[in-house]
Amino acid sequence: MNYWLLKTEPSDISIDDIQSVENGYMPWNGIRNYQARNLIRDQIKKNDLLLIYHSSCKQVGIVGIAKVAREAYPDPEQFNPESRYFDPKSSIDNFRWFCIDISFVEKFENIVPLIDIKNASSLSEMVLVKQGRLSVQPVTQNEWENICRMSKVLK
DNA sequence: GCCAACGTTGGC
DNA sequence: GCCAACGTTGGC
Repeated sequence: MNYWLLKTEPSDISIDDIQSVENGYMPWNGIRNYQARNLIRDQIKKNDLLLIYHSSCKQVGIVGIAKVAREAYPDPEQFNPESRYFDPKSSIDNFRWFCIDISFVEKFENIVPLIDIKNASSLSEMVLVKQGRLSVQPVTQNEWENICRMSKVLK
């Protein structure tokens, strides 16, 4: 089993939205970056664990855990002209983009702020720190354990 | 295939 | 709102 990090803008989808979704899973679509696409298509497997990261908001950082409920399948939004994720260059028999389904696992009692991650020497190799703009990223087991530990430190 | 122009992400 | 970093587009 592997670990990953997913970025989301909480004004769009937050950890609370993931927690309260009705049928127990939600599609994670709108990934429109080839590096991220290749990860979800080729490497992300059912039951892999996901750190959920809130970006572009007041408190940026890691807020909880989700898991993969369904492996990569064609993102239906790319075919929908009404969608913000519509891709006019995609057709049913020649498409580009994939999505996965995720389900809620846990909301951290304390957010793990980006600044703390940047300041933690054990996390200096995290993709989150080294490469700014990637919405789906691999996380090592060691990084995973450190993040989970940091989430339990009382503020 | 190069690369300039442009667009997007995302922290601050 | 600024701007650095990076991805994409398109002319040549």
